[in-house]
Amino acid sequence: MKRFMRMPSQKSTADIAAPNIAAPIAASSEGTPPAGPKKPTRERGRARVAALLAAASAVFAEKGYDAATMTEIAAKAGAPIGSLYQFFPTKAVLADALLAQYAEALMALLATVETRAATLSPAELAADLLAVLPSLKVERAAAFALIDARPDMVAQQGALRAGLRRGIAAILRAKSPALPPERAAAMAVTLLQMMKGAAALGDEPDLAHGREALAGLEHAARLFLTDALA
Amino acid sequence: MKRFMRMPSQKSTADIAAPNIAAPIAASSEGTPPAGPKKPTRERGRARVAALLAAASAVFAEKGYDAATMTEIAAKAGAPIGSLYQFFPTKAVLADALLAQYAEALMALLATVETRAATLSPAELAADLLAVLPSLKVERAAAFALIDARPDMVAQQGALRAGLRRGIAAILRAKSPALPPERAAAMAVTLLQMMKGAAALGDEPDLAHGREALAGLEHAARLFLTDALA
Amino acid sequence: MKRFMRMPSQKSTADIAAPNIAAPIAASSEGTPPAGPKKPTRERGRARVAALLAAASAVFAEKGYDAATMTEIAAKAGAPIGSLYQFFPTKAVLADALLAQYAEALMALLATVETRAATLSPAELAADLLAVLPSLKVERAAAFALIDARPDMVAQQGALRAGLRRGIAAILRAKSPALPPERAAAMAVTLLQMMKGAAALGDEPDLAHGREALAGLEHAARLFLTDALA
Amino acid sequence: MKRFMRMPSQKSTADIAAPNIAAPIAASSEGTPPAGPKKPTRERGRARVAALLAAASAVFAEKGYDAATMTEIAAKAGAPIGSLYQFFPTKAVLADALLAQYAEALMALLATVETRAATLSPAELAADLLAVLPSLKVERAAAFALIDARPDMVAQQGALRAGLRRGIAAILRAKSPALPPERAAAMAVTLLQMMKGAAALGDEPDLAHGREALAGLEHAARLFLTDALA
DNA sequence: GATGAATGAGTATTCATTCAT
DNA sequence: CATGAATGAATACTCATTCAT
Repeated sequence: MKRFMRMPSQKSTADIAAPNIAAPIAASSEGTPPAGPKKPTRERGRARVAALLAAASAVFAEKGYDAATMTEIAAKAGAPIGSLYQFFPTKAVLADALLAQYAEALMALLATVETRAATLSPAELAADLLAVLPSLKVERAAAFALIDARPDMVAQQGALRAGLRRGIAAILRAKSPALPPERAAAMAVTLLQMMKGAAALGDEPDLAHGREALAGLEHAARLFLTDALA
Repeated sequence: MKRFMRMPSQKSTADIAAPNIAAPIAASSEGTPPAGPKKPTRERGRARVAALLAAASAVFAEKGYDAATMTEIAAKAGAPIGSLYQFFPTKAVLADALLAQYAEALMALLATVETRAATLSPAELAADLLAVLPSLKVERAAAFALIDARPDMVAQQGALRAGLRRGIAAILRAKSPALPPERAAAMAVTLLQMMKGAAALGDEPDLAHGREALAGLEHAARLFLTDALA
Repeated sequence: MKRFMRMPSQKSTADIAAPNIAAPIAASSEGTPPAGPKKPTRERGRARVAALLAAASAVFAEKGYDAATMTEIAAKAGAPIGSLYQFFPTKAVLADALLAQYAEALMALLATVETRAATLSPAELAADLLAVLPSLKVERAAAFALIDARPDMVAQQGALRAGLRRGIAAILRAKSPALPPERAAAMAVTLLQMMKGAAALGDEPDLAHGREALAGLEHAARLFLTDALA
Repeated sequence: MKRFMRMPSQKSTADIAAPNIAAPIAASSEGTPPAGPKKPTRERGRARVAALLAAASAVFAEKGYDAATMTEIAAKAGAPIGSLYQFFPTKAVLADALLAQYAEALMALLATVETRAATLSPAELAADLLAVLPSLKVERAAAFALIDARPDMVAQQGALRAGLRRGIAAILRAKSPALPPERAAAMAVTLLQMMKGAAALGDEPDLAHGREALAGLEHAARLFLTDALA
């Protein structure tokens, strides 16, 4: 439920640079007011930010965006609430930072797949791709919690997806340089959905036919890749 | 004063009845007190309940479970807040009812596919299946918002998924009676993920290569089905 | 906590006549609006009113004035809520009626003591008086719940006490006709407090030295009476 | 979001310390979550807590537990509602604190009587005892309002009474060391009732024969004490 | 700066009372 | 008349955010 907004004093925008692939995952949400997290000046600050983000990730994943309280997050990070607000002037900013961090991590994973792409068989490529999302379990849970609870975050979500698609398309072209960019883009969209399916399966560890189902998904992906890259 | 434990005879809002699939998608939630939604007695009530559910669906879909306020839902339905509480003694109960309604609708759709299954080609079956989830756009959005925001709703979510899987498996066996139940179950899990992917694509209407991607997904599903049912 | 008052439509005032001693226990509370209970026309109505009052007594005694709900009271009496409002247009009126009923019962008890007074020894009189209040356990609990929870009921409470004092004084003069009225009145006030003490002890059945304490109270009352009536 | 279980070290607000009587009037109430009132850290807080308790006492006394609203209490104390909740996480906790404070004050008063007991005549002792309760008028009114309106507070009430009885018994033994403990305990129960009677009389200042009645009660108490301690 | 106490708008839920059926 | 569904003001409690220390 929306809470009173004490009109945060309009800080700067996101600064957490993304390494290299890292698409320019858009910045914030609501209009303009609260912006990006303040970059920690020293080593100590950097560690604290990491702890805060980790705590936030865990709490958001466990309770969802709304039910998570800034106080609990700070407590879990062993940091005073004032400190949390020092780096993340708003709950929304914190959520944004988390999403950005998640995006970065994903892009990094895709980047490694990209470098290997040329040497992989379609089957191996399918397996590698489907393994990307499930590898960041908690972060993904947190990211999903954020995405689903914050309507104003759809932009963020879109940026994230766009980045992923670009990354996947890049991989496809690395594997088959001849593939028309348009075609690669379309295939990336399809594959991303299958990757999400794999991740979803990974979230249900004790699912009846989970393992076979995952194999089935990989099988479908392989068939799809083989058929398309042929 | 504590509310009376109404012990509703819980006949499930379900009446649309799904042929033979219709899993009894559990209802539950917390302890005991606020149980199921009160069934409207008079005609006027029935209409009001429908309006309330529709409003709730829209608001949950738009803002998410937590951010949605009972007041807004009631207002959107043109009903006084007391009226909303007359039928849904708790926000959680309202959410449950919505989920149950969604589950019902889905099962009904799957049931119709099941009756036609035997006469469909693998390609047609793939297309029909992938068309199920996207058809209930708003309801699905609301359902997902609920599922992701309420930790105590995981059970609900599980029941819903289980029902869907059962329905899909039934369809597969209707199509290929020789298919081993275990195999059908595993395939259902895989297919459900692809169906969710199709739904996700449907939610992004202005997506760059959305159409091709959907075709790609259908293609993959067809390959998968053909290969497996062969 | 105060609730919205839908401005009850100004009915008539109390009618439940008090037999004979029954002091004119003042009528209602707040200004003037809701007044007395409607006298039941027929036998059926009389029974229903009795059931409602009994239910109200039990519920008020158990939960206190505020926590008791009109709905629960009606339910406990097996009567529809509308029926409850037929006889008691307001929760306050219901409370008033209960208090009046309690007063009546007490006055009746005192009246019987009065008729015997002349033939009793001081010790017997002490015992009889101290036995009055404890005899109406549930009713007293309800009455106290009402008195303590409704500031606007202080008047009612005062009237009740005044009636009791008058009754006790009458008893004293019946026993010792020579006793100056003023003296009897003052003694009545003292004795009433001791009677309340006895009732309080009766409410703590498993109190350590309850029996001895009650005996002590009777002893004190006897000493007091003997000393004063000498 | 659920409040943290603050597990306060519950040192009891008590500091006024009663000589040797001071019963540890338990605190309790429901399950666990909202435990004791948070002890103010800074000087400012200490003053605010005092103001809040005073306001609560006044409001509870005037309207009773249920009718009193947290908002009104905070307003009367000139404090924002959030501040009230900072120290008393629950209305029940606030009530408990008030009761504990009242118990403390009473025990302190009894303690002073105890130290003088040996030097007092029965008549003086009777007068001193009957003067204890009437001296804390508002606090007592509040305490009674709480006791009578909260079913879950019966325990609290019991503890309070037990403490008082112990205190009175201690006084009796201080006066007459030869008195058997059991006898003292029983007498304490009797005397407590008479003390309550005196307090009740004190609450009706303009009562017709109040003064004589109080004298009568003291007389009865004196007779009782003389007779028993002889 | 760092800290954590203070602030108050916002939310779910209740229930006395009415009045259409 | 009798009934019980409908109504909406009122209340306890939460928590993002600020700012005095």
